[in-house]
Amino acid sequence: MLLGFINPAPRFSLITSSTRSIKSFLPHKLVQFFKQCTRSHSHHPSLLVEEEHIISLLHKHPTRNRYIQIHSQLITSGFHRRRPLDETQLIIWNTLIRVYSQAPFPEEAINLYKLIFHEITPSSVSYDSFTFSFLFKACANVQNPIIGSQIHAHIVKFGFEIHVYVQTALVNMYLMCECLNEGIKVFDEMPVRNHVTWNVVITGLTRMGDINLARHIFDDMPGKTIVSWTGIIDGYVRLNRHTEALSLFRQMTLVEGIMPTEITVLTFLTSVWKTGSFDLLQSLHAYSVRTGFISSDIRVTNSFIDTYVKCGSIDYGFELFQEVPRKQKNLITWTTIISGLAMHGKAKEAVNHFQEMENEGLKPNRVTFLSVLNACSHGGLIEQGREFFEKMVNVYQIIPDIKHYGCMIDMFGRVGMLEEAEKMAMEIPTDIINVIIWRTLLGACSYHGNAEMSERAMKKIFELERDYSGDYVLLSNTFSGAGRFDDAETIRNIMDGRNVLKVPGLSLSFTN
DNA sequence: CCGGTAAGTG
Repeated sequence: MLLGFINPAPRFSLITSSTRSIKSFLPHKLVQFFKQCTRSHSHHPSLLVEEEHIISLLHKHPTRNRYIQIHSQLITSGFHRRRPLDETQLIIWNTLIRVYSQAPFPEEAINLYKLIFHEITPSSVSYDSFTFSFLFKACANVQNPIIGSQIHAHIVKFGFEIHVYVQTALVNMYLMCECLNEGIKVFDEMPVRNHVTWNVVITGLTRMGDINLARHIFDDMPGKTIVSWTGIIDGYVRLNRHTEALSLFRQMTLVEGIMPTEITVLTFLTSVWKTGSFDLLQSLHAYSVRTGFISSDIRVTNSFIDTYVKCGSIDYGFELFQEVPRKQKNLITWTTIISGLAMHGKAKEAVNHFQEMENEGLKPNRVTFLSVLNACSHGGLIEQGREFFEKMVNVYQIIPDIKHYGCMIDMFGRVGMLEEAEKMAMEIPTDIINVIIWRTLLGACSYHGNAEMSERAMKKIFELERDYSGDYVLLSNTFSGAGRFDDAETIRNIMDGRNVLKVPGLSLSFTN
């Protein structure tokens, strides 16, 4: 049976049960349409006009709620039972399927497909290539290749298997569901391909980490587009193969004369900073100003600010930050600069920018708080750090995660406020506590020579992770530093007894 | 009056 294992119950009863309140949201003309629709059981000429109106509404009001409202009205008015389907109705259903196929509930598209189409015999007007393209998108988004392969069977049955758009969507679906063999098989057997088909394969393979096959197909591809180049460059970036990403980028721009888009820039900036290519950063920046990427896409601007900071130039980053008009700065813009200032030791300025951001009416989230707490920690701004932490919890009702705690403990620990640090560590819920916390405290104890607390921290570390050798060494050193050579000796013996290898160069700093 | 592809901005 067709899609038999999908929950067969129409899921819209919840929505239609509050039909009255939904109606009040609907545009006047749409309400009119539904009145006519429910009154007439036959096809009234004016209905067609109104159906076209629905289509225009589907375009004008692209919010998800709007679609759900329209959907529930269609169901309550019996629209889905009208047979045979004509082209206008099909467009309406396809539009709904397209909208549902995107996040956050793509399975709704499949439910709708089942509800509307499953009783229709192939001889009547029913599906078209659009329907199946959207459905494959939905399967890709729910990561369900089982349903996908069932619908694959449907396109064979209903004669869409050699439609380029449908097949491309099918290949994409298989690759996005990590069904490599199925995806490649369909691709190999396609009688007609276009550039999108190739791009789907290249990006699908890079997403799966198969850069060699992706590169092979990329090299074979006729008429590479910017999407192809971006896809393959992204593949290398994901695998941290930045030199190769750089060389492909150069080849693309210098040899092929293909210019990057916003997406290429966003992807590629990672490689720019990992390779420290400051010249390239500056020319990309100039290019992005010239093309308008910087002024039109805040994500690009944010990424440039961040890249400048990570390449060591807080000055350029800050300059760019200031060039962004107030109204365009979003939470990430602010978080980026706060974190950048913190990284460059400008704690006071980071704190000031946090406050400025609040004055702008933006609501900080956990990342913003982490950045500002980090600034306080590095800058020794204990009281402000404490205030921020409390504000986060009490005013913004953000539950601290392990990184926030770690930051606070680091902050207290650095200046020798070990009791405060330990107290905070003890308050961390057991389900999120990790060994890094106690190591941070242990590092602080070691630095400030508190042997008793070291013991307690060690005990916690023993509980959480018995074989981490660095802790033994630190504890041993701490005991030695405190004159407790016997204890230090004991620790060394424990280490020997456990065959613990001392791994040099492990940082105790808070990184994760 | 509907289609298929690229994304680490903190």
